[in-house]
Amino acid sequence: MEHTNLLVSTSTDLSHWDHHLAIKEINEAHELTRQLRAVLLPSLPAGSLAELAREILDKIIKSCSLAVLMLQSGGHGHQTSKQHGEGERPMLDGHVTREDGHQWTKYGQKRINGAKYPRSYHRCIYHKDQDCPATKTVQKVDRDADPPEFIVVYNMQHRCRSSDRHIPLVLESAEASLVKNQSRTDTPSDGDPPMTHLLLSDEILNISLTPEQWNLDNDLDPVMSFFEFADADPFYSSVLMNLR
DNA sequence: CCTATTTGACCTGT
DNA sequence: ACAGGTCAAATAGG
Repeated sequence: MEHTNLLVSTSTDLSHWDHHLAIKEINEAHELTRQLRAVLLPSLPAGSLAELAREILDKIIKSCSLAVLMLQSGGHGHQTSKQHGEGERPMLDGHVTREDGHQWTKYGQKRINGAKYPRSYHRCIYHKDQDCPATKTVQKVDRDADPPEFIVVYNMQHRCRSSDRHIPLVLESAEASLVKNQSRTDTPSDGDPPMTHLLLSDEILNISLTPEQWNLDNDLDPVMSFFEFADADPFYSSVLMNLR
């Protein structure tokens, strides 16, 4: 899967509000393109025309995806590596950790025992506002893969209503390797819904949600959608089965 | 200023 | 005592 080198122009100087609007608009374009793709392709007779249409539509969708990534990188991207060696370096220039449809703020970072790279702790930006308990940790995997791989652990379900949440916009089909995948459900504590731990790489999260697989009618959290899709998919469901 | 990140200190469970 | 998760003061950057 490509890792994009993003050149973010700081001269455009969009305000926060502009970012939100722009992202919304692009997501709208993405969604419409996706719908067009779903309507158009089956109605075309198989052949080079259908192939061409598919290519063009996929390119449009991919451009939307990149544009959103760029906007988001430009929006909060300013990480310089300090001491402490190789931290994750999520934003500008180089490797970009993929978006998962939510906005997070980082509140900590820890060096983990045997691990080469630190683990960073993030919570939903609506933690205060809507006291949304969702949390995730991100950790680069030890063995350096070329497109670097991260393990993302999602800890609590979102309870927030984020208006401009966007679904992951990744189109590439699934050659990327499964790093590690694990899930379990905890018994609920003090009235919270059962808590789901999902351990998967960013790569997998995105792959699981290709437009074809995304169910238009569900407005579930992307992570939950992953489960829906995974349950129906022979490969992923067998992986999940072993872990349940 | 304001907001987000960094980073050592602090907390908690094993 | 230790590992790992969180807090919060200092810092960075717009």
